[in-house]
Amino acid sequence: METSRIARLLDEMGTILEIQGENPFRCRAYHNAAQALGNLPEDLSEMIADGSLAEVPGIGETMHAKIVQLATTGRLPAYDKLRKSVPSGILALLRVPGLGPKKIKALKDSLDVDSLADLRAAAEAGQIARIKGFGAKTEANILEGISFLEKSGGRILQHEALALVSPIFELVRNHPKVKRAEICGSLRRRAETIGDLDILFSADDPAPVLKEFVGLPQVMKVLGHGTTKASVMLHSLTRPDQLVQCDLRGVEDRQFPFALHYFTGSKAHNIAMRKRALARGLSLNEYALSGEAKDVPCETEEDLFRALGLAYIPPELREDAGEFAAAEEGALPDLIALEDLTGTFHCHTNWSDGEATLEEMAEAARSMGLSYLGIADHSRSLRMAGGLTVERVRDQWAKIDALNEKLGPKFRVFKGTECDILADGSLDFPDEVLDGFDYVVASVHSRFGMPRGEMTARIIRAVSNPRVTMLGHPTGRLLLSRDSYAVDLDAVIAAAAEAGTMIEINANPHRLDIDAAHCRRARKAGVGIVINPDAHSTAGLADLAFGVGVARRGWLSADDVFNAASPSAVVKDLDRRRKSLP
DNA sequence: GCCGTTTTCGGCCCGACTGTTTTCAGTCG
Repeated sequence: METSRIARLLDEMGTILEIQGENPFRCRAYHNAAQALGNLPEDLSEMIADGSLAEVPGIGETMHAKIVQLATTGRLPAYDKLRKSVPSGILALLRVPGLGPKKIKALKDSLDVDSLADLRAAAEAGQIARIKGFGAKTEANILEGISFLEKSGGRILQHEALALVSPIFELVRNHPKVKRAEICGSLRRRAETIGDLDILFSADDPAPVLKEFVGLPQVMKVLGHGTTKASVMLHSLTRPDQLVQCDLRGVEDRQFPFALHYFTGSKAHNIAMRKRALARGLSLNEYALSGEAKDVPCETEEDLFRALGLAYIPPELREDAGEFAAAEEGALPDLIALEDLTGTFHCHTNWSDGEATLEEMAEAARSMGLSYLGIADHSRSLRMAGGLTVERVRDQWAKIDALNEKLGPKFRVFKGTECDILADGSLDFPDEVLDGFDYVVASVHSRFGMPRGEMTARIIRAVSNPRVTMLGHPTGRLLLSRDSYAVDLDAVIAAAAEAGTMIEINANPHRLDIDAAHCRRARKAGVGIVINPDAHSTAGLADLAFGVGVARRGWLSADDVFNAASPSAVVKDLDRRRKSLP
């Protein structure tokens, strides 16, 4: 059994034990072991073979035995027994915001609630408010939480979609009969969340490729299987109760550009394209651009756009949100690419809640070809995340100075902080401490429930503070799991423009905050954008790619992004900001 | 269940916030 699946299984065991009221530390041991498996330095089977798995922190004797058993036999009786001990619908209840293991246990014990449907019925009947420890407010929150789940239901995040589709895509692309292949759909457009997975390929005879596809081990269910298309369900990698649809379509190679465009979408963009073709006496479908007499030949998508009088429209812009007018006038932006980034900011280390050392983070950034890295561990109020005291901040500065000395002139580590924005909009460090940083990310981590007016005033006060370089994850949302806090983001953007404070695109695939639409607005308002990974490990730096996706969907070119400027320009700008402080 | 050792037990990240209570449990990060 593959490592990620073992990790998921152990995690699930921990969760079930929580619901059963087990010793919380025993539950955590399962979650920790799952986490440890997700961050193994080497291949699991190798680590089992050479005994190094037993040395991994968080994996003791018992976990080691369970992991080995799962890895070698694919089964674990203890898991099967646990799984049988709770109704299958009960794990889904954990996704309701505000419901944890204890409340779920109480609901199960007193009302026999073991599914979302039961929960809703009980809440609507007013039964929940009568349980000891619950009340009217909790009942209302549960109903609200369920409706949020339904909005976000069935979709998955980009990184998970990629993890699911990539191995399948590689198999298809490298298949000897396949000529061209591409991932299509919302993933190609780099949408925030992904509904299903689409792979397109061309071949003289698609049937054998489709046959192999439906026989893949990760396929849980075959929905349909014909000669040009097959649909299957795959297990989500993170939610055992969720299935993800994956479609594979095969066309003849001459049809490929049309099919590629068609299956990439969006729907609104496709409708506009077809209208455009009709206006030119042509007709467009997924197989061809046809005239009355004959088809218009196209080798690539570029040809297709050209045939309709358009510059090539990158997939990220295909939303029928102004891209046609711009493509017609040759006014499409030269979109930023990952390679344009010269460095990045807002990265955590093991000084607060990150996993890697300062040096490991710097080394990882350097090996990605970046020229600088901004450290930003948490500030003192965020004790739960290991927020740094003033004393530790000064210690870290000394370590960063020494590290810069060691790394030499070609790479620079910036001293920064992810400084909490306190409830009144003031910052979590006094000015004399803030003055010692090269830059300051200001973020909200508390009092999410504030009324919109207060929250907006709070954040505006922070972005208007001359010591704040950039605003971190401006809305606090977690995709598919937590809504943004109530805030007037346009007012914040206006205030940031006024103060010359930058706004971050938080590239963590759970956040993507700010979103593409506000990116466009921020750019229009003249606000500098900075793409930050909010990395808590060296691997987290790779999330920058998702941030670039947001920037591209937000019509940004390299010129609009602070950390796509030359390293010397970045240093100069940070110096200028510090020297102009009152 | 893990881990370190004051070496086979006893602590395990921990404080703010919310909604429920009337002093605190549960959730979140």
